Amino acid sequence: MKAFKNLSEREREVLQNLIDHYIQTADPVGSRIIANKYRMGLSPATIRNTMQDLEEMGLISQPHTSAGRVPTDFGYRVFVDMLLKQEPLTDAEKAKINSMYAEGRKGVDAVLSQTSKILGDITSQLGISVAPKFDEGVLTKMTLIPVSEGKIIMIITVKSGLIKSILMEVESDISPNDLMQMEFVLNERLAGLTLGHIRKTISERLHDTGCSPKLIKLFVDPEIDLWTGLEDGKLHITGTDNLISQPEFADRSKLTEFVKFLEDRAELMELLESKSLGEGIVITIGSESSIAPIQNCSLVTSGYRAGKLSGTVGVIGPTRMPYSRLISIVEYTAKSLTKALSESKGKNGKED
Amino acid sequence: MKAFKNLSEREREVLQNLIDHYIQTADPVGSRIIANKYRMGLSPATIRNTMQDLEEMGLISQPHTSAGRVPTDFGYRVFVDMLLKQEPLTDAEKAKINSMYAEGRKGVDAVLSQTSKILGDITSQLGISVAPKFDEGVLTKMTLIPVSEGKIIMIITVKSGLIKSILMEVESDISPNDLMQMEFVLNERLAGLTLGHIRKTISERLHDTGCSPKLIKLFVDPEIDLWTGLEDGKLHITGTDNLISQPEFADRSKLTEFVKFLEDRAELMELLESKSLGEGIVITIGSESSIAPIQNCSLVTSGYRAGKLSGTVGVIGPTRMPYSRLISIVEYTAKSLTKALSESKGKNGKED
DNA sequence: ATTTAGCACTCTATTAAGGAGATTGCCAAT
DNA sequence: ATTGGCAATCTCCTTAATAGAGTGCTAAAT
Repeated sequence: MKAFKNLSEREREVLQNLIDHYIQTADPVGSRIIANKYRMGLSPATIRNTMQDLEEMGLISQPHTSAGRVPTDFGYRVFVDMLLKQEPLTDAEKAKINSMYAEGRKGVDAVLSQTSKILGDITSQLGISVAPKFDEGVLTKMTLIPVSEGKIIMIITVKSGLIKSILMEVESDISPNDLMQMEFVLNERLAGLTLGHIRKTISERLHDTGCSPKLIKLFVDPEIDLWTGLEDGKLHITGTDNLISQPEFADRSKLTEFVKFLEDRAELMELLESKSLGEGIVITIGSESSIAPIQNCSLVTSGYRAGKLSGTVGVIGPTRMPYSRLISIVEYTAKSLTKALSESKGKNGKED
Repeated sequence: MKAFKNLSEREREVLQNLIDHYIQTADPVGSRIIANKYRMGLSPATIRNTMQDLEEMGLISQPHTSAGRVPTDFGYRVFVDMLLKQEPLTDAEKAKINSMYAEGRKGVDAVLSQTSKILGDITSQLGISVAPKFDEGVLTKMTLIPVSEGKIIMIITVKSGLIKSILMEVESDISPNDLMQMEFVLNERLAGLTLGHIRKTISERLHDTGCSPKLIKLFVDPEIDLWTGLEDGKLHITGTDNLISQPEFADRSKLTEFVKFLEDRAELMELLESKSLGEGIVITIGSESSIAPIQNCSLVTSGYRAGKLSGTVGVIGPTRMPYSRLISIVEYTAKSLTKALSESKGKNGKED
C-alpha cells in the first residue's frame, strides 16, 4: 500500500463525491456514477485511475472484483478531518431541539431522556445521552436525616447545585446526638473534595473521629457499597428501530450482537466516558473503537456541562452516516443542553 | 366452524403433542410426526381425522395446503387452561433465582434489574420487571428538609418501610418556621392516605391552612408535577437478543415494530399494569392483547409484593413458548421476590 | 503527459426450471 | 372406527442461464 500523502484536488473531489453517494445509497459506487452524477467533466476511465490511487492509499476498497468502491474507515476519517463541509441546521431542527427546554420545569433525568429521543428522531440514528457524572461534583454539604427506626437519609449537595439523596440502614437506632456529630465530622473533613475523591479515600478520612462505630461502618464498609449508586450517570438510548432497518444490520447475527451490546450498557458507557473529555465534538469511526458489535458504526458525541458536572450526548449510526449534518445537530444539542442545565441549576422534580 | 366442545381424550392428546412439538421446532406439525414421535398407537390417517376436527374447532390451522398444522391463539389458550402439566424447576434454576437475594444488600432497583436479567437468562425469553407502584403506599410520614437557598427535599415514608425523596425548588427562601408548620400540616392532613389518593386530592386538602402560599403552591400547582415521578414503577427489560433471533421475528418490519414497542415502554407498562391485579400468574396469549407489535407473542406475568406495594415480573416470548416451564419459573421468581423484599424492608443503597 | 475509448474479464444478482419432499384429503378396504 | 393407498398441492432447494455492473489494461487521441 502506498503511504498516505496529501490528496490532490481531484482526489479530494472524487473521495468526497464517492462518500456522498455511498451515504445515500449504501451501494458500492462505480466510476460511471461519479463521472455522470457529479459532472466532474472527466470520463469514467479517468475517475477509475484516481480511484485506484485512492484505493492504494487505503481510503476506499472494493467488496469484490466487479463492484464499485466503498469508503474504508480510514477513508471516512480523512473525509471527516479534511473534507467536511459545515452543514447548518434548519430552523425546524433548531426549534425541535429547543422545544424541550421551553416546555416547563422538568428533572434533569427527564430532560436527558427527551434529549436522546429528539436526537434519535431528527437524525434517524440512535440518540444517546448520559447523565452528568456526580462523581466530579465538589461536595458542599452533607445532611443526615433520621426517617424511621434504623433508617437514615443522607443528602449530598454539590457545588453546581445538584443534589442527591441516599437511603442508609443501620442495625439499631442511633441517637440524634451521634448523628449530629457524624454529620459535623463528615462536613468538616469532606467538604470541598470531589465525590469521586471522597469515595476512594473515605476510609482513611474517617479515622479517630470519636463517632459511633456503627455509623462509621456505614460509610466505610465495602460490603455496603454506598457510593456506587452515585458513580454512574444514567444512560438513555433512543431510536434502536432506526438502526436495525439499515442494510448494515441485514446480517442477523450482527444485529443480535448489536442489540446485546446496547442492552448491556456497561461497555457503551465505558466507551462514551473515554471519549467525553472536552466539550467539543468527538467522532469515532468504526474500528477506531475496538468493540466488535459496532465495527460498522460510528459515534458522534459531545460533552455538555451541568454546572460543574459533565455528561455526554450524541448519536450512533452506521459508519455510512451523514457526518456533517450529525455534527451540527449534536453540537447544537450539547450547547443547548449546557445552557438549559446551567440557567436553572436544579429544577423541580423527582430527584434521582 | 364447529363450536368448541369438550375435547375427547384423543383430541386432547393430539393437541398437546402437536403443541409440544411445535414449541420445540417452530415448524408446522404433520400427522406422521405425531403418530411416530409420540407413539399414540394410531396411524397418521387417524390422527389426520382428529386434526381436522381440531381445526374445525379453531384450535389449530394450516399455514398452507400441504403443510402441517400450527396451534392458533385459541389453541394455546385451551392448552394453557386445560392441558398444562406442572413442570417443576430444576435445582439449578432455583439456585440461580435465589442467588441474587443472597449476595448482600442492594437497593430495590438493583434487585429488580437483576431479576429481569435472570429471568431473561434462564428462560431465554425477554425478562421483565416493574418496580413497585409507590402510588399504592400508605403515607406514614413526610419530612421537609431545607438544603440550600430555595431548595427543599421532601422525604416520603410509606407503611411498608419504603422511602422516597423528592427535590423541590421554591422561588425565594422560606423561613424554618414556615417549613415546620407546613410539615406539620402535611402530616396531619395526609398521613394514612395512599399516595395515589393524595395526588388526586391534595389541592382540596390544603385549603385554609395558614401556611405560606409559596409552599402550598409547590404541592398544588399542576405546572409543578411533583407527584408524577412517584407514579410509575420503573420498567426493566432484559434479553431482547433472545427474542430477535427467533423465527417469529424473521420478518424485518415485524422486528422493527417490536423493538419500537419495547423502547416506548409506555404501552408495555399499560399492558402490564392492566394484568397485574392479583398475585397469581397471568397468561396473555397473542391477540388477547390488542397490541399489534406483539400479536405473535405471549406474556407470562405475576404480581409480587414489597410490603404493601405491588409490582409485576414476568417474561415475553413468542406464543410458541414453553408455557409450563415459564409459569413455574415466573411463579417461583415472584414468590422469592416478595419474600426478599418483605424480609429486609428497605435495604441500603441508593434510593430512587 | 494526460485523458479517453474500447474491450475482455470477473463477479453478483435475478430469474427460471426442475425436482425432491412433505402433507393433506379422500376413498376404499379392513 | 381405523387404516392403507394415492393423487393433488404447495414449499423449498438446487442448478443453470442470463443480464448487468464495474474493473483494469492497452492503445489511441488530445
